[in-house]
Amino acid sequence: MGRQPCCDKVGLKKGPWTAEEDQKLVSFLLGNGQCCWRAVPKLAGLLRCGKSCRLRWTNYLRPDLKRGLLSETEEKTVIDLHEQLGNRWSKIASHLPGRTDNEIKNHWNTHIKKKLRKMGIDPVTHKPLYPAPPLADGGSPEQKVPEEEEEVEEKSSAAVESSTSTCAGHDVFCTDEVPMLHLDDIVLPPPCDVVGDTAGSPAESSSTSTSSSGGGGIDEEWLLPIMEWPESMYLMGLDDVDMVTTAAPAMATSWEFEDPFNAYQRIALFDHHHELTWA
DNA sequence: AACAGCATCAACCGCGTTATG
DNA sequence: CCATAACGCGGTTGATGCTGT
Repeated sequence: MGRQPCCDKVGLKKGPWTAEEDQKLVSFLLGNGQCCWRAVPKLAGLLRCGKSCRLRWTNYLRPDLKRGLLSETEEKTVIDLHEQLGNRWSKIASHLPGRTDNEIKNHWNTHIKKKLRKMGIDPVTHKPLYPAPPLADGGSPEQKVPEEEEEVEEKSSAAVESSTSTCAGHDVFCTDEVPMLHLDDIVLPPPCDVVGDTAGSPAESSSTSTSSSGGGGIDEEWLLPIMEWPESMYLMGLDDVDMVTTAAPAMATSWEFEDPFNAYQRIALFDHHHELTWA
């Protein structure tokens, strides 16, 4: 007996979320915490299935999420963890505070995979795609990768290089900086751990960044309010309903944007307001 | 300016796992 | 122990935006 797809129920909405739906879901979850997802849509007044609500919240609306491209460090961490864990995206995500499994999975499929292939590395096995040619024909023992291999950005090759030979003259990132955990001790690191270096440079845009670059620019400014959301707020349970309901109207006022994506701006605004109100 | 092809990512689908009666 | 329900995860899809011609 197969299970019925949860969203096939008549009247349930599918597809992109509207700002109004986001608002309802956030208000409800901030006010009541995460209980059983099955009940959430009903209680929050949404015509969605619980699964859809959970996904929307975990991948998009959670106040502790970071947005924007993965930093070089994060990318490197993902590569290393992927080598150890395979496609266990949620496990990988648990090492990168503020990042979701979906986000990492997408980033892997769209960016990292290509990068690795370009560098002649099999993204599945993390081993060289092209076996080293025999020394007999006079070629160099190092692996030779055709054509575009040359144009691989130095930073990328350095990043991957460092996964096998730690810290090979690369001052942007060194595996020593991100201690690898074993499967046995998968524990969420303190939120500030990786967050700090993410405020640096987005992976692809400012490729010239070094460890000393202060150039978060717009991204940094934009992310800051979100990253500073007190963890207690996110973890808030039913005990804190009063606090939330006090602030809820403030949040509601910041929902007036048209673009549904601006939920983040809304949350940032809410956060800002919340700091002012609750300080 | 218009079109086509490509890249990105939010959201969905379905399966495995866990919880509950 | 079994059946069922709910949750969580990973793979995939499709809408949208971007880039090149």
